Amino acid sequence: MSNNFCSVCLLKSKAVKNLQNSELDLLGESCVQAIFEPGETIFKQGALSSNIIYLQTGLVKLTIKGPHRVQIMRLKKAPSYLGVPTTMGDKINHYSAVAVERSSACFIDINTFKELLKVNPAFSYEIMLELCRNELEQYQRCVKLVQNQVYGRLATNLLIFSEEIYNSNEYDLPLNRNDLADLVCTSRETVSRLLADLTQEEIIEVNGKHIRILDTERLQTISEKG
Amino acid sequence: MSNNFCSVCLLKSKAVKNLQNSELDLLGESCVQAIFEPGETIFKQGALSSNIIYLQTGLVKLTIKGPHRVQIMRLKKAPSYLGVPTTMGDKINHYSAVAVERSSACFIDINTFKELLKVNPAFSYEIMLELCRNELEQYQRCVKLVQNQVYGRLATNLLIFSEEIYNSNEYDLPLNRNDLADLVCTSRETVSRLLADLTQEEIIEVNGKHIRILDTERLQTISEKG
DNA sequence: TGATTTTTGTGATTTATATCACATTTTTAG
DNA sequence: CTAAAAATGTGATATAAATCACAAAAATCA
Repeated sequence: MSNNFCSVCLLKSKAVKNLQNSELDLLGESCVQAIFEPGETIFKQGALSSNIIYLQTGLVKLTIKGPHRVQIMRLKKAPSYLGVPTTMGDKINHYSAVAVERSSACFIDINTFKELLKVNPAFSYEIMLELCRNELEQYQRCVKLVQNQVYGRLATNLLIFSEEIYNSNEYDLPLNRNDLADLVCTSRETVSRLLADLTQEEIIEVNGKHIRILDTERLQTISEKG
Repeated sequence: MSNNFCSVCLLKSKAVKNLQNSELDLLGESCVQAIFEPGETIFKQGALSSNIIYLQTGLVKLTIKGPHRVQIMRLKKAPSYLGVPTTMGDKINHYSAVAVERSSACFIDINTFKELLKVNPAFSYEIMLELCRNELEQYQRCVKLVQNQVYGRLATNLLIFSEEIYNSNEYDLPLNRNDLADLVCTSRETVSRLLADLTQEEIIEVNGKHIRILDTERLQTISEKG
């Protein structure tokens, strides 16, 4: 499952597109690709990390153990880098990454990664931009989480699936009600009840894991107002 | 209030210590220093930003408008960079920075900053590390905010003042009860009540804005358990 | 110094949502 | 195909904390 051909990879990140051929060869030498099935852990909170992960395809959840329960901090869709803050920092994963859909990921040795940051400012700049985007998104997400009530948070996440992940107003949820509750930061029972409410209001249609959004506008209002 | 002498500045950031003399001169040319009194805004959410801010001394709050109220995302103590994610990204501030104590800040032109990132990998690396630290801290903060109840969150913040900001178990709060509520994400009334509770339990002593922590251990337990 | 504004404290009431308990449905495994 | 396990739905109850209302204290100002 090793892959020494980053130069011919069709799923290069925006950052990697800035690399020279010699740099791509360097990357290829210390880059291993792996496939993860839904539910499989890519890396685990508390474990040591010496790799940066480039998620080529798929969808993962980033989970973090809170004082009372596990929380899904966010979903990350490919293409994206995972574990940069951890691996550049104190090397101990501060959160876990678990595949939610079948995913393909490249493990890049941290020393190679650092070398590339050093020799190629354009590469480095792109990585930095991704970190910046993450920080701002995280602030937004946190404020909504704290200030909106559950109804609004659920609406927000249903919209994220529709607009950011599946680009369709109809999709199959890749999570069960328990995971959905962890994502929305509430209880499984409340998710059930509120999905029923949204159905009753004819804002969505639910059939097991299949969701169809009937009234995007009203869902957006709920998402914003709380 | 201009300052062209970054080379002789005694409050250089860890990142800036990596700069060569010529690079320091470049920095000095596009760097302006300013003093902010408590309550004064350093930059404002929604406004355009073309500067990176290096907080030399002082303490600021980063606030963000939520769907229902203003939230204090975090306090930032000098030395620290502010506005990197914003200014590197879409240029519109996603949050405001307001001085909480008398603060001194250097405004660095974004183009100069980018130039330095490009020519000096060690500088760039330090900035990247700060972004990484921010991201991890932010995850932690968010989880606690969502999962702990108010009592625990208040305890956490009282400990942050003691351990991270003032390095003393006795200090004057730089915020009024309203701001403290915004920081803890609750209402002013609840802050009052819970401070009274902590006093009654002889865990802290409160005298207006003056706080003395009597039982750090118990406060820590409350901070962790909820 | 006294008057006005701001900040803070505290009781009463309301409410969103967690928790508990159990029934029903769906999925998995033998 | 049947049995066991897991996931889901729904009612009843409990509770943390918001909100409202107002009094008291502190800070600011003229």
